[in-house]
Amino acid sequence: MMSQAVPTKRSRARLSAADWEQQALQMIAEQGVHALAVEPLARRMGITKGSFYWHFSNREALLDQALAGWEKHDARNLNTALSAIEDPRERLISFFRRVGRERLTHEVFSALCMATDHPQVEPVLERVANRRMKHIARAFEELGLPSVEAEHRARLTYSVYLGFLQLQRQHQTPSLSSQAFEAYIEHVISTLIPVA
Amino acid sequence: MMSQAVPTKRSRARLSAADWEQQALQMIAEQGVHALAVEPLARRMGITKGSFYWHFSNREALLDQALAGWEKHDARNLNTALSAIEDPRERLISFFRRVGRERLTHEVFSALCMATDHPQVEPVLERVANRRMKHIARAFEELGLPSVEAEHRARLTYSVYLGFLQLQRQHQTPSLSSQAFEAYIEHVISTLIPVA
DNA sequence: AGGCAACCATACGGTTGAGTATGGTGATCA
DNA sequence: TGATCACCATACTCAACCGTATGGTTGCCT
Repeated sequence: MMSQAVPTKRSRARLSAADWEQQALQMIAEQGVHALAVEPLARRMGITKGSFYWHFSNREALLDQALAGWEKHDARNLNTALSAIEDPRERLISFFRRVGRERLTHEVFSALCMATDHPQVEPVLERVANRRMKHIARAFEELGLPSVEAEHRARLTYSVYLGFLQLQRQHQTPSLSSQAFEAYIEHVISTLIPVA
Repeated sequence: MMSQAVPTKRSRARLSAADWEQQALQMIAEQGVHALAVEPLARRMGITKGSFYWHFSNREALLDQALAGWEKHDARNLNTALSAIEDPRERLISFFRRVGRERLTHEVFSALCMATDHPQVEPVLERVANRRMKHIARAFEELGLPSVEAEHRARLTYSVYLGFLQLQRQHQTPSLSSQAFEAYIEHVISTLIPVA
């Protein structure tokens, strides 16, 4: 299980657990959590499910690993990309503009939001939301808002983000990198971010 | 089909198409759109699916009727409850406070938001969102915002609402009618609604 | 060379739900 | 009274998917 063995000169492409995880995230991004089924996944990878059950004990274990991998990636993103920006105002602006880049990660998140009722998904979303809101709240504090206000504004800001994703799923958002999108973003920034 | 016949003195409680629709919405509210299956629904109503297929041609038809009924109810709500308030500021505030009342209708909407990928659900959500945002935009115009600004602010406001629902699904929102909730609502109002 | 472990296929059983076919039952009305 | 319509039950077929059992193949290691 979980073979980390480096393939030396394999003739046939054998799959590692990491490959399964990657494909699983791909399927989640494309068709949602409920579509992550063992047999379709195996078909997609060109093998049968007999092999799947060698790598994982069941579907639940696969989903757990995929979710854990995604969450780790997301947390790392938060601590590198965003903490790198020193100006809190720029940091918040970059938070909004990040929609669109990091496509796969983002699409996975959007898919997870549509599966909050799933017992394995819910705790992940909870942790992620708390991490993100904490970061946002800190930025608002650095901008001079008192602690309680900053927390409220962070929740509000994160809600805007979540709502934007929802509208995006409904194809009701101006296409990213269009002029209308830029105008909207400007409005959001000027409304939510206090001038220094 | 679609019998509207008034039961005169039936000994056995026979079901009308409206009953099916009501129970369907109940199931959607409780367990989501995907859980609206024919056999579980029939079990819930104490009969077998043999009867279901007398009232409806298939599952799709049931979902269509339930969605249409819900959408109609929602549109009526918008035109009565909200248009009744003349002060645009109070109208917007009431928009936020309405979360929590109209429980079933609200829970159905939340469930629908988790099924945007469904081809029958998506157009409904699109129409509902447009109707609502139009109302909100009008209120902002009445408050003095120029047309384009009002539309942006309406989109922003509706996003906040959608995001709030998402957080509610994740059990990450202070319980309605608590003190923390009131404080948050106050913050949202003072941030989004311009002072007259 | 032979043996073990990693990886994969085949085949099976069980569950859930969609949709169909067909027959049963009660109320109503000619 | 008996025919008929409205409503419901029984009993299937079909498909998708989960999970298990079991045996086959490949490659590395001694």
